[in-house]
Amino acid sequence: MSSSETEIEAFTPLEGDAWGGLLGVHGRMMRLIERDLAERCQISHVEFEVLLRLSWVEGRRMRIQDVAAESVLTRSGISRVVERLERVGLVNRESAPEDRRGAYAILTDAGVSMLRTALEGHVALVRERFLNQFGPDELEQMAAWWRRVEDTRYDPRNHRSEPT
Amino acid sequence: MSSSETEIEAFTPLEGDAWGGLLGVHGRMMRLIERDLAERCQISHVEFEVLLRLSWVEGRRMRIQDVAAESVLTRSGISRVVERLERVGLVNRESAPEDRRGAYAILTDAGVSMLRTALEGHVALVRERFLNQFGPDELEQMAAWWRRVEDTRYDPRNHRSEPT
DNA sequence: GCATAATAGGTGCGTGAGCACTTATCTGTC
DNA sequence: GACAGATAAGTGCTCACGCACCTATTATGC
Repeated sequence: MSSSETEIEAFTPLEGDAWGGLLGVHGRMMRLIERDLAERCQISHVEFEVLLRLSWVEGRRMRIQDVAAESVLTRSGISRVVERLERVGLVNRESAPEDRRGAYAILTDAGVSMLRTALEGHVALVRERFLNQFGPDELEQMAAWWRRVEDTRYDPRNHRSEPT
Repeated sequence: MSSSETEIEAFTPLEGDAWGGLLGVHGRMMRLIERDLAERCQISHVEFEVLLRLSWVEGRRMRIQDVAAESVLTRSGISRVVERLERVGLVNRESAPEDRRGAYAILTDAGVSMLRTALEGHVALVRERFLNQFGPDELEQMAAWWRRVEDTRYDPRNHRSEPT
């Protein structure tokens, strides 16, 4: 019997269901969302997210770096996303007067109305396939869990040394 | 005041925290995981996942289409992933005798040992940054939630028609 | 004030993945 | 048994994105 028959260390079944389940749900939801946004609005999820974040802030304008910091993409990626959005007229770029290295991405009126259309179906989709499966107390519980994970920055004390 | 100043429909704060939190946690975890696997094993997360799934089944072999069905990638994508894994000797491809259109991806011994190395650090990472934030009962609760979402296939009854 | 370092944004290149299509094979109908 | 249609895998093309690097500007040390 070759060494390849040896058991491989892995997650416990419980861990696998919790972690693997998150990966699975995220993957399926993203497929649905990407397809929906592409069909209805010809935009990708990251593009949608940039529009959304711009809509949240005063003046509907953000420094490129701030957009990148809040996004899953790198600055390079965001630079191209903003370029694509500018090309179809959903955002404008404007050089920052207080720091001439920088630039703002600014949501246009066309961007706002596109975002409104996108959000309508998007919110319905996410509710139907995800949020509506949970009650308000469960959603609160879930949000609290994510905050707990988010607050976990690297801490050596989380490393348990092998007992001697 | 232009129409762009109108309020935009969106998730409730509670929904935003639950859904946005999931996206955020997934994004941060994936960044950590991709970096870790790339540094320690020079493989991507999807490659790792294919190796892992192969290790779970009898004979450590799967039809390409079955790998694709369980993965987040399309058949086309999986075809290339298997090709890359074959090129570095972690899997073999073998034509299926019972259906000569098909092919098996088979985990090699080198693949098993690579997977063992990859898993060691990977499990530690996911535990430290995610799983360890939850107790066993909480993990069970989370797994049940994912099952609930998974069981939700498209059902017209979930569509609430606008009240007239 | 000037030289050096740091930073914001953008770009060339390489890679990974989806879509549409091709090829080989299997299945079903007559 | 032959032929139409379905299916498994793979491929050409295109595009999105990260990395490393570039340029312009700002901050810092002396």
